[in-house]
Amino acid sequence: MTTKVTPFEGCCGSLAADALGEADAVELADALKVLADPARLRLLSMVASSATGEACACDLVEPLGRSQPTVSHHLSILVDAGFLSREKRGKWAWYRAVPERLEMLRSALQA
Amino acid sequence: MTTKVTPFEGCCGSLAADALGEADAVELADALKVLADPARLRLLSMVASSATGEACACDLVEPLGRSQPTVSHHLSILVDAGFLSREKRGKWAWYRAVPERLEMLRSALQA
DNA sequence: CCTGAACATCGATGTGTGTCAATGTATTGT
DNA sequence: ACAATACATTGACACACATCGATGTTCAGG
Repeated sequence: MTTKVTPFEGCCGSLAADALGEADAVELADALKVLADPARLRLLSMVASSATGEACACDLVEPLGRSQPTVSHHLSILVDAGFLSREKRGKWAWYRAVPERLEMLRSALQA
Repeated sequence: MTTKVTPFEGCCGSLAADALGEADAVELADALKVLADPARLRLLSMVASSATGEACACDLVEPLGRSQPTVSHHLSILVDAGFLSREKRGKWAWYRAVPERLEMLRSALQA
């Protein structure tokens, strides 16, 4: 039985509680790497701050100021990391934020 | 040499409140990049979890499993970004965590 | 002084990644 | 069927960065 839920402990001061092992550190670092990019931060922010709770990729390209392939690339990374969910409707791709994922990260950064 | 310390708004849901501008996104991303590395996460964790609240660099090299120059390099990055403070005592360098800095980051990641 | 220790800096290197143009794929409309 | 749109994938490239060995710098002891 592989416990595939909860990538890292979802509760209580991980950083200062005990010294992180290399494996846990790599895991946390990988999650942080996903957000450590201006384009992805803005995309996540745009989706999360949208009034309807979702956003179409077609409405994200121009305000981000980057090419369509680049936007698609970053959105895929955010989806793969669990920060966004994607739903294909017709020829459009709609994205929603996954707040629990962000909360997981925040709790892992607790001092 | 070009490393600049970064103050961003210390309060209230930045990510979902409004769409991040490019400048704010770069600033936040730069802070996240500092933590998005296993070696730096472990160093910060070791210092933060130390019983005395501080740690000597000489005690961090071996448990991290990386060379002395590499450890020194990462510690400098953490200090420059404000996550650690350094105090030179004799020939030793002592590091303390700066919890407020981590809290700033966590609040910026609020959904 | 001189030596050894602790730490920082330098130079080099391999790897990772953000970006775009070009192309591919799926879906809608005529 | 054909054309156009929305999005994903590929290939290529420039740049950033984590790492180490070698070297420089500062400090304590003898």
